[in-house]
Amino acid sequence: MRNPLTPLGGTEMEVLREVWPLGRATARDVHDRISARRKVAYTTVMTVMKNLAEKGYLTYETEGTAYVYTAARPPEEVRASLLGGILDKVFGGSTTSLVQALVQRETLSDAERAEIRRLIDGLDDGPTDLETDA
Amino acid sequence: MRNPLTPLGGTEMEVLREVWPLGRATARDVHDRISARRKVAYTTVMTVMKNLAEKGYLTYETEGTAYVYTAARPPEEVRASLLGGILDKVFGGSTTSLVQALVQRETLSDAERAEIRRLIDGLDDGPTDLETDA
DNA sequence: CCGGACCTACTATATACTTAGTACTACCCC
DNA sequence: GGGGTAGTACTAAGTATATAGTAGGTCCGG
Repeated sequence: MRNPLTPLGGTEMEVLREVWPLGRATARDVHDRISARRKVAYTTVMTVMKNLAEKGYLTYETEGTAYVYTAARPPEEVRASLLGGILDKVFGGSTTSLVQALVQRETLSDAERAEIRRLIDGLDDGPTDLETDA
Repeated sequence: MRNPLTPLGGTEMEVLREVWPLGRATARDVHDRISARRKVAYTTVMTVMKNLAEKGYLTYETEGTAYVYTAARPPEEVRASLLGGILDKVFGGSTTSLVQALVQRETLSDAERAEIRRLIDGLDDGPTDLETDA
Protein backbone atom coordinates (compact mmCIF):
# COMPACT_ATOMS: atom_id res chain seq x y z
CA MET A 1 0.00 0.00 0.00
CA ARG A 2 1.58 3.19 -1.06
CA ASN A 3 -0.31 5.48 1.23
CA PRO A 4 -1.42 3.88 4.49
CA LEU A 5 -3.35 5.72 7.14
CA THR A 6 -1.09 4.29 9.81
CA PRO A 7 2.52 3.11 9.66
CA LEU A 8 1.60 -0.16 11.37
CA GLY A 9 -0.92 -2.89 10.76
CA GLY A 10 -3.16 -4.56 13.30
CA THR A 11 -0.94 -7.52 13.97
CA GLU A 12 2.17 -5.41 14.17
CA MET A 13 0.53 -3.27 16.79
CA GLU A 14 -0.67 -6.32 18.63
CA VAL A 15 2.86 -7.69 18.78
CA LEU A 16 4.35 -4.38 19.83
CA ARG A 17 1.90 -4.13 22.65
CA GLU A 18 3.04 -7.49 23.94
CA VAL A 19 6.71 -6.62 23.73
CA TRP A 20 6.37 -3.32 25.55
CA PRO A 21 5.39 -4.61 28.99
CA LEU A 22 7.78 -7.53 28.70
CA GLY A 23 10.82 -5.43 28.10
CA ARG A 24 12.72 -8.28 26.54
CA ALA A 25 10.77 -10.78 24.52
CA THR A 26 11.35 -13.69 22.19
CA ALA A 27 9.05 -14.75 19.42
CA ARG A 28 7.96 -17.57 21.69
CA ASP A 29 7.01 -15.21 24.49
CA VAL A 30 4.87 -13.13 22.19
CA HIS A 31 3.40 -16.11 20.46
CA ASP A 32 2.37 -17.64 23.75
CA ARG A 33 0.55 -14.50 24.77
CA ILE A 34 -1.22 -13.88 21.51
CA SER A 35 -2.16 -17.54 21.27
CA ALA A 36 -4.12 -17.14 24.48
CA ARG A 37 -6.46 -14.89 22.53
CA ARG A 38 -6.47 -16.24 19.02
CA LYS A 39 -4.93 -18.87 16.81
CA VAL A 40 -1.76 -17.79 15.09
CA ALA A 41 1.29 -19.61 13.81
CA TYR A 42 4.57 -19.25 15.60
CA THR A 43 6.29 -18.37 12.34
CA THR A 44 3.79 -15.60 11.73
CA VAL A 45 4.80 -13.92 14.94
CA MET A 46 8.45 -14.39 14.01
CA THR A 47 7.94 -12.76 10.65
CA VAL A 48 6.06 -9.83 12.13
CA MET A 49 8.75 -9.25 14.73
CA LYS A 50 11.43 -9.34 12.10
CA ASN A 51 9.50 -6.80 10.06
CA LEU A 52 9.13 -4.58 13.09
CA ALA A 53 12.86 -4.77 13.57
CA GLU A 54 13.41 -3.79 9.95
CA LYS A 55 11.10 -0.82 10.41
CA GLY A 56 13.02 0.29 13.45
CA TYR A 57 10.41 -0.46 16.09
CA LEU A 58 12.34 -3.34 17.61
CA THR A 59 15.95 -4.27 18.03
CA TYR A 60 17.29 -7.68 18.87
CA GLU A 61 20.30 -9.48 20.13
CA THR A 62 21.06 -13.14 19.93
CA GLU A 63 21.00 -15.18 23.05
CA GLY A 64 22.17 -18.66 22.29
CA THR A 65 20.29 -19.55 19.17
CA ALA A 66 17.29 -17.31 19.79
CA TYR A 67 16.64 -13.65 19.13
CA VAL A 68 15.65 -11.53 22.06
CA TYR A 69 13.82 -8.42 21.01
CA THR A 70 13.46 -5.14 22.81
CA ALA A 71 11.58 -1.97 21.91
CA ALA A 72 13.73 0.40 19.91
CA ARG A 73 11.47 3.37 20.49
CA PRO A 74 9.60 4.25 23.66
CA PRO A 75 5.93 3.25 23.55
CA GLU A 76 4.81 6.79 24.31
CA GLU A 77 6.62 8.08 21.27
CA VAL A 78 5.21 5.44 18.99
CA ARG A 79 1.70 6.00 20.22
CA ALA A 80 2.00 9.76 20.08
CA SER A 81 3.32 9.71 16.55
CA LEU A 82 0.68 7.28 15.38
CA LEU A 83 -2.05 9.37 16.95
CA GLY A 84 -0.53 12.44 15.37
CA GLY A 85 -1.02 10.88 11.98
CA ILE A 86 -4.63 10.16 12.78
CA LEU A 87 -5.10 13.66 14.09
CA ASP A 88 -3.89 15.15 10.84
CA LYS A 89 -5.34 12.74 8.34
CA VAL A 90 -8.69 12.09 9.97
CA PHE A 91 -9.38 15.20 12.02
CA GLY A 92 -7.57 17.76 9.92
CA GLY A 93 -5.28 18.57 12.81
CA SER A 94 -8.11 19.66 15.05
CA THR A 95 -7.44 18.41 18.54
CA THR A 96 -10.84 19.41 19.82
CA SER A 97 -12.49 17.62 16.96
CA LEU A 98 -10.63 14.48 17.96
CA VAL A 99 -11.61 14.81 21.57
CA GLN A 100 -15.17 15.30 20.51
CA ALA A 101 -15.09 12.02 18.64
CA LEU A 102 -13.62 10.43 21.72
CA VAL A 103 -16.29 11.55 24.14
CA GLN A 104 -19.01 10.87 21.63
CA ARG A 105 -18.15 7.20 21.78
CA GLU A 106 -17.14 6.74 25.35
CA THR A 107 -18.89 7.34 28.54
CA LEU A 108 -16.28 8.76 30.81
CA SER A 109 -16.12 8.11 34.48
CA ASP A 110 -15.61 11.01 36.83
CA ALA A 111 -12.11 9.76 37.55
CA GLU A 112 -11.27 9.71 33.88
CA ARG A 113 -12.71 13.14 33.40
CA ALA A 114 -10.56 14.43 36.20
CA GLU A 115 -7.50 12.72 34.83
CA ILE A 116 -8.07 14.09 31.37
CA ARG A 117 -8.58 17.57 32.75
CA ARG A 118 -5.29 17.26 34.53
CA LEU A 119 -3.59 16.15 31.33
CA ILE A 120 -4.89 18.90 29.12
CA ASP A 121 -4.06 21.52 31.68
CA GLY A 122 -0.50 20.26 31.58
CA LEU A 123 -0.35 19.86 35.30
CA ASP A 124 1.72 16.75 35.09
CA ASP A 125 3.90 17.22 32.09
CA GLY A 126 7.56 16.61 32.26
CA PRO A 127 9.34 14.00 34.32
CA THR A 128 9.18 16.25 37.37
CA ASP A 129 5.86 15.25 38.78
CA LEU A 130 6.45 12.20 40.87
CA GLU A 131 4.15 13.24 43.65
CA THR A 132 1.49 15.82 44.45
CA ASP A 133 -2.01 14.45 44.27
CA ALA A 134 -1.51 11.41 42.11
CA MET B 1 -4.05 -7.20 4.34
CA ARG B 2 -6.15 -9.40 6.46
CA ASN B 3 -6.02 -7.35 9.61
CA PRO B 4 -5.66 -3.61 9.10
CA LEU B 5 -5.38 -1.18 11.96
CA THR B 6 -7.96 1.08 10.36
CA PRO B 7 -10.85 0.29 8.03
CA LEU B 8 -9.76 3.01 5.61
CA GLY B 9 -6.55 3.85 3.81
CA GLY B 10 -4.96 7.25 3.48
CA THR B 11 -6.40 8.09 0.11
CA GLU B 12 -9.84 6.88 1.07
CA MET B 13 -9.81 9.16 4.07
CA GLU B 14 -8.56 12.02 1.95
CA VAL B 15 -11.43 11.58 -0.45
CA LEU B 16 -14.01 11.25 2.29
CA ARG B 17 -12.80 14.45 3.85
CA GLU B 18 -13.40 16.25 0.58
CA VAL B 19 -16.86 14.83 0.12
CA TRP B 20 -18.04 15.73 3.61
CA PRO B 21 -17.99 19.51 3.37
CA LEU B 22 -19.29 19.38 -0.21
CA GLY B 23 -22.39 17.43 0.64
CA ARG B 24 -22.83 16.26 -2.92
CA ALA B 25 -19.72 15.61 -4.94
CA THR B 26 -18.72 14.11 -8.24
CA ALA B 27 -15.41 12.45 -8.95
CA ARG B 28 -14.47 15.60 -10.79
CA ASP B 29 -15.17 17.80 -7.78
CA VAL B 30 -13.00 15.69 -5.55
CA HIS B 31 -10.30 15.30 -8.14
CA ASP B 32 -10.09 19.05 -8.63
CA ARG B 33 -9.62 19.61 -4.93
CA ILE B 34 -7.07 16.91 -4.35
CA SER B 35 -5.20 17.96 -7.46
CA ALA B 36 -4.62 21.33 -5.85
CA ARG B 37 -2.42 19.54 -3.33
CA ARG B 38 -0.86 16.66 -5.24
CA LYS B 39 -0.83 14.96 -8.56
CA VAL B 40 -3.37 12.22 -8.92
CA ALA B 41 -5.23 10.70 -11.87
CA TYR B 42 -8.90 11.37 -12.30
CA THR B 43 -9.54 7.66 -12.63
CA THR B 44 -7.82 7.02 -9.34
CA VAL B 45 -10.26 9.25 -7.56
CA MET B 46 -13.10 7.53 -9.36
CA THR B 47 -11.93 4.11 -8.28
CA VAL B 48 -11.51 5.19 -4.69
CA MET B 49 -14.96 6.70 -4.59
CA LYS B 50 -16.47 3.59 -6.03
CA ASN B 51 -14.68 1.51 -3.40
CA LEU B 52 -15.96 3.80 -0.69
CA ALA B 53 -19.46 3.29 -2.02
CA GLU B 54 -18.95 -0.47 -1.94
CA LYS B 55 -17.79 -0.23 1.64
CA GLY B 56 -20.85 1.75 2.56
CA TYR B 57 -19.21 5.08 3.22
CA LEU B 58 -20.72 6.77 0.20
CA THR B 59 -23.89 6.43 -1.81
CA TYR B 60 -24.51 7.80 -5.26
CA GLU B 61 -27.19 8.65 -7.70
CA THR B 62 -26.83 9.28 -11.37
CA GLU B 63 -27.34 12.72 -12.70
CA GLY B 64 -27.24 12.66 -16.43
CA THR B 65 -24.22 10.55 -17.18
CA ALA B 66 -22.29 11.31 -14.00
CA TYR B 67 -22.43 9.87 -10.51
CA VAL B 68 -23.11 12.26 -7.71
CA TYR B 69 -21.88 10.93 -4.39
CA THR B 70 -23.04 11.78 -0.92
CA ALA B 71 -21.87 10.57 2.47
CA ALA B 72 -23.76 7.50 3.58
CA ARG B 73 -22.70 7.84 7.19
CA PRO B 74 -22.32 11.04 9.18
CA PRO B 75 -18.70 12.19 9.46
CA GLU B 76 -18.90 12.22 13.25
CA GLU B 77 -19.85 8.59 13.30
CA VAL B 78 -17.09 7.55 10.92
CA ARG B 79 -14.48 9.47 12.85
CA ALA B 80 -15.72 8.23 16.20
CA SER B 81 -15.69 4.64 15.08
CA LEU B 82 -12.25 4.92 13.52
CA LEU B 83 -10.89 6.53 16.64
CA GLY B 84 -12.53 3.83 18.70
CA GLY B 85 -10.52 1.26 16.81
CA ILE B 86 -7.34 3.15 17.51
CA LEU B 87 -8.31 3.54 21.14
CA ASP B 88 -8.69 -0.20 21.52
CA LYS B 89 -5.89 -1.46 19.35
CA VAL B 90 -3.25 1.10 20.17
CA PHE B 91 -4.15 2.34 23.61
CA GLY B 92 -5.76 -0.78 24.99
CA GLY B 93 -9.00 1.07 25.52
CA SER B 94 -7.51 3.61 27.87
CA THR B 95 -8.98 6.99 27.10
CA THR B 96 -6.63 8.81 29.40
CA SER B 97 -3.70 7.09 27.79
CA LEU B 98 -4.87 8.37 24.43
CA VAL B 99 -5.31 11.89 25.70
CA GLN B 100 -1.88 11.72 27.19
CA ALA B 101 -0.43 10.86 23.80
CA LEU B 102 -2.36 13.75 22.37
CA VAL B 103 -1.10 16.39 24.71
CA GLN B 104 2.40 15.00 24.58
CA ARG B 105 2.55 15.93 20.95
CA GLU B 106 0.50 19.07 20.78
CA THR B 107 0.77 22.36 22.45
CA LEU B 108 -2.76 23.37 23.25
CA SER B 109 -4.00 26.90 23.19
CA ASP B 110 -6.07 28.18 26.06
CA ALA B 111 -9.10 28.20 23.83
CA GLU B 112 -8.57 24.59 22.90
CA ARG B 113 -8.09 23.67 26.50
CA ALA B 114 -11.34 25.32 27.39
CA GLU B 115 -13.15 23.66 24.53
CA ILE B 116 -11.82 20.25 25.46
CA ARG B 117 -12.84 20.77 29.04
CA ARG B 118 -16.35 21.53 27.88
CA LEU B 119 -16.36 18.40 25.77
CA ILE B 120 -15.19 16.00 28.44
CA ASP B 121 -17.58 17.47 30.94
CA GLY B 122 -20.35 16.64 28.55
CA LEU B 123 -21.74 20.13 28.33
CA ASP B 124 -21.56 19.95 24.59
CA ASP B 125 -22.47 23.45 23.51
CA GLY B 126 -22.29 22.24 19.98
CA PRO B 127 -19.30 22.93 17.81
CA THR B 128 -17.71 26.16 18.94
CA ASP B 129 -15.92 26.00 15.66
CA LEU B 130 -12.28 26.35 16.13
CA GLU B 131 -11.99 24.17 13.11
CA THR B 132 -15.07 24.10 10.94
CA ASP B 133 -14.96 20.42 10.24
CA ALA B 134 -11.98 19.83 8.02
C1' DC C 1 26.28 -39.83 18.23
C1' DC C 2 21.38 -39.73 17.41
C1' DG C 3 16.74 -38.01 17.91
C1' DG C 4 13.74 -34.63 19.45
C1' DA C 5 12.86 -29.90 20.68
C1' DC C 6 13.42 -25.43 19.39
C1' DC C 7 15.06 -21.94 16.62
C1' DT C 8 15.80 -19.14 12.27
C1' DA C 9 15.79 -18.40 7.18
C1' DC C 10 13.59 -18.71 3.10
C1' DT C 11 9.65 -18.99 0.39
C1' DA C 12 5.00 -18.42 -0.87
C1' DT C 13 0.18 -17.02 -0.95
C1' DA C 14 -3.73 -14.01 0.14
C1' DT C 15 -5.74 -9.60 0.84
C1' DA C 16 -6.27 -4.64 0.93
C1' DC C 17 -5.32 -0.39 -0.74
C1' DT C 18 -3.28 2.63 -4.27
C1' DT C 19 -2.65 4.03 -8.65
C1' DA C 20 -3.63 4.48 -13.25
C1' DG C 21 -4.31 3.17 -18.19
C1' DT C 22 -7.46 1.91 -21.95
C1' DA C 23 -11.70 1.33 -24.06
C1' DC C 24 -16.27 2.40 -24.60
C1' DT C 25 -20.45 5.49 -24.14
C1' DA C 26 -23.29 9.69 -23.97
C1' DC C 27 -23.82 14.27 -25.17
C1' DC C 28 -23.23 18.63 -27.21
C1' DC C 29 -21.98 21.80 -30.78
C1' DC C 30 -21.11 23.09 -35.35
C1' DG D 1 -23.81 13.54 -38.06
C1' DG D 2 -18.77 13.91 -36.86
C1' DG D 3 -15.62 15.19 -33.54
C1' DG D 4 -14.46 16.72 -29.17
C1' DT D 5 -15.59 16.55 -24.17
C1' DA D 6 -16.56 14.22 -20.19
C1' DG D 7 -17.98 10.33 -17.94
C1' DT D 8 -17.86 5.29 -16.55
C1' DA D 9 -16.34 0.38 -16.74
C1' DC D 10 -12.88 -2.74 -17.07
C1' DT D 11 -8.36 -4.11 -16.36
C1' DA D 12 -4.13 -4.40 -14.22
C1' DA D 13 -0.07 -3.81 -11.66
C1' DG D 14 2.52 -2.30 -7.50
C1' DT D 15 3.20 -2.39 -2.50
C1' DA D 16 2.29 -3.36 2.32
C1' DT D 17 0.75 -6.41 5.54
C1' DA D 18 -0.73 -10.95 7.21
C1' DT D 19 -0.22 -15.58 7.36
C1' DA D 20 2.10 -19.73 7.39
C1' DG D 21 4.71 -23.81 5.53
C1' DT D 22 9.20 -26.12 4.77
C1' DA D 23 13.97 -26.76 5.31
C1' DG D 24 17.88 -26.65 7.85
C1' DG D 25 20.73 -25.60 11.97
C1' DT D 26 21.87 -26.18 17.05
C1' DC D 27 21.80 -28.24 21.31
C1' DC D 28 20.79 -31.39 24.94
C1' DG D 29 19.94 -35.83 26.90
C1' DG D 30 20.45 -40.58 26.63
